[in-house]
Amino acid sequence: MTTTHGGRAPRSDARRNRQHLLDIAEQHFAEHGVSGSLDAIAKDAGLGAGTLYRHFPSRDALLAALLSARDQEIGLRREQIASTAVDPGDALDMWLNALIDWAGAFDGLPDPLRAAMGEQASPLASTCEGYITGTDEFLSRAQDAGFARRDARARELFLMALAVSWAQGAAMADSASATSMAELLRSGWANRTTV
Amino acid sequence: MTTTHGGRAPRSDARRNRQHLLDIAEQHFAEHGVSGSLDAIAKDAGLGAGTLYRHFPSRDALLAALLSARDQEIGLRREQIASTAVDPGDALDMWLNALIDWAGAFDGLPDPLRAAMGEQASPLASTCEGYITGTDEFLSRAQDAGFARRDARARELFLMALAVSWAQGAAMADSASATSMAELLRSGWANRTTV
DNA sequence: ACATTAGCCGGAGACACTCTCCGAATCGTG
DNA sequence: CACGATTCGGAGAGTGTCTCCGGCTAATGT
Repeated sequence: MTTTHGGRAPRSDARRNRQHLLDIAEQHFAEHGVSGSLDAIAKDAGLGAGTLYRHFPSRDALLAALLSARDQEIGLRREQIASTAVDPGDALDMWLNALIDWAGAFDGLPDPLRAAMGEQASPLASTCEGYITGTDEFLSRAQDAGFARRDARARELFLMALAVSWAQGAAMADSASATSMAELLRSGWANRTTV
Repeated sequence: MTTTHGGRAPRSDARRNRQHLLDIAEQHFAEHGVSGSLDAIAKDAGLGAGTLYRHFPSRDALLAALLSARDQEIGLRREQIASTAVDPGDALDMWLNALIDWAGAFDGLPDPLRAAMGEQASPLASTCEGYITGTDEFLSRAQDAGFARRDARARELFLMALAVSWAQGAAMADSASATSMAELLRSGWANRTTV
C-alpha cells in the first residue's frame, strides 16, 4: 500500500527515521491524545523538526500513516465478523462497534477523521472512504435481509460511529455508558413496544 | 442569574466593555468557530488582551457567558414544546432536536461542552447540568408513558445530542443527512419490522 | 470643585506550537 | 575513495495564549 510510484528507494537513514518517528508518535498520541505537540515528538525521537515535517507534512499525514499500519488488523476483524455473525444485522452491528473502537484508538482521533470527510485533500480522506465502502457492504446486506432501514446511508452511519466514539471520549463516559451509547445508535431511545 | 454575591456594583466602563466584548465575541465565533483567536476579539473590540482575560479568564468562561444570554430563549422553547407535543415521546424528540440546534449555534461548540461534562471546574459545566436536568424531565415523562426505553439515561441522551450536533458539523453534512442523523438517535438504524 | 483611592485598562513580553529554509552531514554508488 | 543525490538539523518567522504591573479613570467624600 506504500505509494512508491517510480522514484528510487529511499535512503536507509530516511527509512529508519521514518519508522522511529512513527513509533514515538504512536506513543505520544496514546499518552497525550492526537493534539500532542509535533515538535515534542521530533525531539523525543532525537530528530530535528524538519525531519518530521519532511516525512509527514501535516498532523493528518502522520495520523494516516499510523492508522494504515492497522489496515491489516481491521481486514482480519472484518473476516472474523463475516464468519461469526448470526445474521447480516448482527454483522453490521459488530462492524460499527469495531469502527467505534478503531476511532477511539487515540484520544481526539474522531475530530481529524470527521474533518477529513469531504475534504479529499486530506491524507485521512482516503482512509475514511475505505471504511465507508466497507460499511456500505455490511449495510446493503443488512438492508436486503430486512434487518436495517432502507433509508440508512453508509456515510451517515460511519459519521455516527465516529460521533459515538467522540462521545465516549467524554470524561464522564464509563464503560457502561459507552456500551449504551453504541446501543443507542442501533436502536435509538424510542421504545419498540409503543403502538 | 448574575452572581453578584455581595461586592459593590462594577464600574460603568467595566460593564460597558464586558458587553462590548460579548458582542464582538459572538460575531467572531459565528464567523470563525469557537476556536477563533481571543486576542483578535480583544483587538477588534478596541481593547487590550488583559481586559478580555480579566472579564473572561478562559475561552470557556466567554462561551458560558455567551450561552447564558440564550437561557431565556431556551426556556421559551421548552414551554412551547410542552404545549405543542402530541405525546411525551414527541416532546422528548423535540427537546433533543432543540438541544442539537443549540449546540450547533457556533462551529465547534460541541467540543468544549463535552469537555466540560464531569469537569465541574469549567464554567460550562453548570450550563450542561441545567440542560441535563431538563432532558431528564422530558425523558422521565416519556418513559412513564411507555414511549422511551427504561434503560435510557439523561446524561447519555444529552451527550448523544451533542454528538449528533458534532457530526452535523462535518463538511459533508447537508441538511438531509443532518435530519437523518437526528432521526438515528431516536430510532436507530435497525429495522423495526424485523421479527 | 477637587482630592483620594479602589478598581480598571493597556499592551509588552514570556512561553508554546507550527512549519520553513538552507548550509551541513550522510548515504550509496562507480 | 570520491562525488553527487538525498537527507538532516535547528534557527527563526509567524501565530496564539495568558500574565503582570505601571498608569489611568470613575466613583465617593469634603
